Amino acid sequence: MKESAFERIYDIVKQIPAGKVATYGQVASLAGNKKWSRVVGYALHVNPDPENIPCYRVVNRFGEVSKAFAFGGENRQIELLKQEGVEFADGRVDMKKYQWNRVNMEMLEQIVKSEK
DNA sequence: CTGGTGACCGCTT
DNA sequence: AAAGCGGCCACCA
Repeated sequence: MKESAFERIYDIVKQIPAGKVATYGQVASLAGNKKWSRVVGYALHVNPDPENIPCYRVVNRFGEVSKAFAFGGENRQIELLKQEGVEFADGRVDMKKYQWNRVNMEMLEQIVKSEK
């Protein structure tokens, strides 16, 4: 059972519900290591199943979509998210409201802090 | 075969 | 407090 890092990353991205967005670091952290943020980007770059892998729901920690994404236009991604009810402000998403598992992440952080 | 890079983030000094 | 650098995975030349 040696699932490649990509498999894990894809699994996480697939779990992102509609109307929510996740950050690369978040996905990486959930996948196993926070340093995989880069790997996440590459993983979505190959994006073998764009239909099952909503890469457009993944944004950087600034809440902005990557330029290189452009699988049909940067605005395309923004529009798709808008369709799901995600509010965009100056091309940025309100992470405080739309970041997936944002609260859970904070809780996890608290736990890690406590363990330390 | 080796080196470098990429849709990034976090840690260290 | 701010700035800089490293790091993991997979693919390309």
